[in-house]
Amino acid sequence: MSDTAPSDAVINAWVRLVRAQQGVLGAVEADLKRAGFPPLGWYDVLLELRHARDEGLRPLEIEGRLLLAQHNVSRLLDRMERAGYVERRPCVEDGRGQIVVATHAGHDLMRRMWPIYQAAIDKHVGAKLQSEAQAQTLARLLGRLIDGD
Amino acid sequence: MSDTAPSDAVINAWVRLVRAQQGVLGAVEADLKRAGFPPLGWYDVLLELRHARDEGLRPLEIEGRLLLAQHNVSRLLDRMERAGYVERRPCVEDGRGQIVVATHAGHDLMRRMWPIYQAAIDKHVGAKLQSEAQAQTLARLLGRLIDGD
DNA sequence: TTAATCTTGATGCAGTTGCATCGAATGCTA
DNA sequence: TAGCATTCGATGCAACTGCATCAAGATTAA
Repeated sequence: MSDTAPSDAVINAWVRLVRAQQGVLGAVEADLKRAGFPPLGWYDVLLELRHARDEGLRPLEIEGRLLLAQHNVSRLLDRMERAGYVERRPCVEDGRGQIVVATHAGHDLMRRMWPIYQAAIDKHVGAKLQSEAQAQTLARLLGRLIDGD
Repeated sequence: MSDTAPSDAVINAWVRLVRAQQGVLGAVEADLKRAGFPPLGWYDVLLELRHARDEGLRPLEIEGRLLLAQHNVSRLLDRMERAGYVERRPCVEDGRGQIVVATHAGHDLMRRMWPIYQAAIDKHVGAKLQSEAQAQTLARLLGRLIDGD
């Protein structure tokens, strides 16, 4: 909470962070859409659900892991359920809540998306870095920006 | 356009790029909103207009510099014009086009936003990096992701 | 137990974005 | 110069997001 003015390097990092993400994410999403797949957010949800295995996840947990607003999770699940990729089950421990699990079609979608997704990451991130070391350094520095607030 | 699978480091850089930007941008936007200011996009437009000085900019140029879709620029300018921050003038060289210039209120808004914006960048980016060198390295690596394709 | 409070998830409404299309003006080709 | 294709910016419509609010269930305290 300092009143310190950020240095030029910091401002530059900020500007490029926004631009780089905007460009790369846009390009990856475009590749997925071009291949006829739903947005990346759907993949993210399915991936979290796969990590949870059979137990499924509460919407609240999805919210926390993907940093989404509550009402957005609710509606994202609506769409995914309508498309047949997830299923909402009543939660026995908490009558207010529910358990979300991926359907077979959901797992299948994830499996079919991955090759395209993977290729897009390689094309729009991997190919633009010059070495493994650069990727590691970038990941490490970005990691510093993520936690703590 | 290789079929190479991205390395773990590349995938990690990708994931963190998305998360870091999401978190940092959200935090900066929240700081601005809390202070009663419009979204960052408005500042971006005004900043581009200031660089253009008196000549103003064509919507097409704004589109290119900010990587926005044409229809989004059109509507963003609608809102900013309605709020009195920009003005659209007919373009003498091209009857289809127009020239966008910032009004006095627009310049003033930018001036008033900068202290808050600056503090937010420092708080959410600068304070999380450990040195000037880290900021420079991060900016350089992010720069690699921006151009060329 | 009962009442007050908090948590979980859904929903109405307004604002914003994406997509397709349109009208107007320009530039190109003949 | 006439006709056709292209470019510039606007707009109708559907989808998505943010915000406020709500209902139902859980938790706490008297």
